[in-house]
Amino acid sequence: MDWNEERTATLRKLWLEGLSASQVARQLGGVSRSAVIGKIHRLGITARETPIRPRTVAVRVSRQAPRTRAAAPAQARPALRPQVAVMEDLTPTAGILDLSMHSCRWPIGNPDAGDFGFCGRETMSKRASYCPDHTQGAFRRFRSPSEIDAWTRQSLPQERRVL
DNA sequence: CCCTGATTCGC
DNA sequence: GCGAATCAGG
Repeated sequence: MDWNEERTATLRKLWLEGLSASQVARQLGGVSRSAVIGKIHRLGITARETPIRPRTVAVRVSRQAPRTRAAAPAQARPALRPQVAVMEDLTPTAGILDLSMHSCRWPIGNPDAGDFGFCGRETMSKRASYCPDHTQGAFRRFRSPSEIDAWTRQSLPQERRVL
């Protein structure tokens, strides 16, 4: 796989649109995330107008004395949020009648709130239940709702994010 | 463990 | 120029 003009243009476009290096690599196919990062550096387009998140500057701060913290009352356990609430931060693109044989069936929204639907994006194969992004989360073990929340917010391309 | 971009360096 | 390996983070 070489960086011909077409692939380079696609890379430039997707990267400047704000997709992450791994998302660009998946989109292009045949290249790794490292290859994409290497290329964007050589092209000198490393900075984007709409970064996924603000530049974080790595500042090594010497370790301070460990914070001592009074033990929290054992009873103060926050209730876990139900998963339907956790997944509300994306807009569904498909209702149940819109689903085709290769639509992502990842549920989005809350049935009781009337905004329930499905991701609806293309699956890779006809029989797959989810699009590539949601496949990653569907078969992963999550330890807590906040983990699902974090994954939901960062795993999908920016333009579909509502928050 | 999932992920992010940055850097290095043998090819 | 290329990108795997590594680093340094979230």
